[in-house]
Amino acid sequence: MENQNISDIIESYLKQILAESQQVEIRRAEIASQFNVVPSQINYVIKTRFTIQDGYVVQSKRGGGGYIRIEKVKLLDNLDFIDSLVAAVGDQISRHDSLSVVRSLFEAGAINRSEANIILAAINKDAINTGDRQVDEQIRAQILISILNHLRYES
Amino acid sequence: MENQNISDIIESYLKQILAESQQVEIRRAEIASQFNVVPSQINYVIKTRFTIQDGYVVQSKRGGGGYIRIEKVKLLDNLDFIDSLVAAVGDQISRHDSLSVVRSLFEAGAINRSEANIILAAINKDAINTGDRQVDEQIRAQILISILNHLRYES
DNA sequence: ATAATATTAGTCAACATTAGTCAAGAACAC
DNA sequence: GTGTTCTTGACTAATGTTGACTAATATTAT
Repeated sequence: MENQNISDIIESYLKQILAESQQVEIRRAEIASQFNVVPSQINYVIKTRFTIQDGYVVQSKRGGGGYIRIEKVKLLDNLDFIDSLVAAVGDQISRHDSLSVVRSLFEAGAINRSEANIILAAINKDAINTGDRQVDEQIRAQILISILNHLRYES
Repeated sequence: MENQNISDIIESYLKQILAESQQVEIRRAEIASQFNVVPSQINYVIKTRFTIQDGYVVQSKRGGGGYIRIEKVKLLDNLDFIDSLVAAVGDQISRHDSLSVVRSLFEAGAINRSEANIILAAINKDAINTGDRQVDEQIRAQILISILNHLRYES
């Protein structure tokens, strides 16, 4: 309690609002000024304390009228399962192995058949083909992880 | 909630009319004056928020009695709907424009909400981020086209 | 008819206003 | 001392706003 750094204090401030509201929308510069820190510190706080694993989804817009919006989402009860698939995907994944991941999701009931087919269309050879096999495997991994993270919560 | 920019406000105004009417016809200078902006801002709003990917067709006429007419088009009436989206995607596509494509698919009934969200997860910034923007836009285009082709034969 | 003028909308580039990234250094925990 | 976390700011990117200039069309004068 005593030795809270400024990031912790900003985190508490935002979570206090989120305790009463489903979401909070801020202007980055305004909050930074309010707590007397540089604007990019707000990004740091969000990146380290409002992740999808914590149950938050963050959206933002630049330019005039820009904002950062943090939304509290309802996490599903398949988190351990998703974690294990994220670990299995890793930094890169072959096409063959990625099929297993999609099949696991389908068999677990996390996605239905047509959702599975869309994911397969997104990661097949037509979709990802840079000419460098390793790059392709990295991109495929990132896409799968992004989708897996999406499947963590109710939307 | 708080600080909407004027472009968003003008967009809302026009879409409110379009919610009750198939089309809206305006005089550029009149709307600009009504919202206290320069006339060219109306062009900006239309160019960024009423594209064909969004499901709108815009016609205009200059000179005396000139107008800008925005018409909401029913995409499903067009049998070449998927073809037109494939053409709109092209060799590369920005994240912003790709959102419009997915929204069009949803509004046309080609995909449901959870399918749309999966596609968005597959093409967002976390998923596709090689460090080279042009490469990212090319990959995003290939993924979208792969999905569009899948949807073509699915339905 | 034709030319001149008036009345609209379109384009484009400069500038303004936001947020994001990244890497260096400081502070902290062990 | 070493490794992690926090803090900072320079640089980048996305989006919005403005106005000078251009283009198209209609109206009026000859």
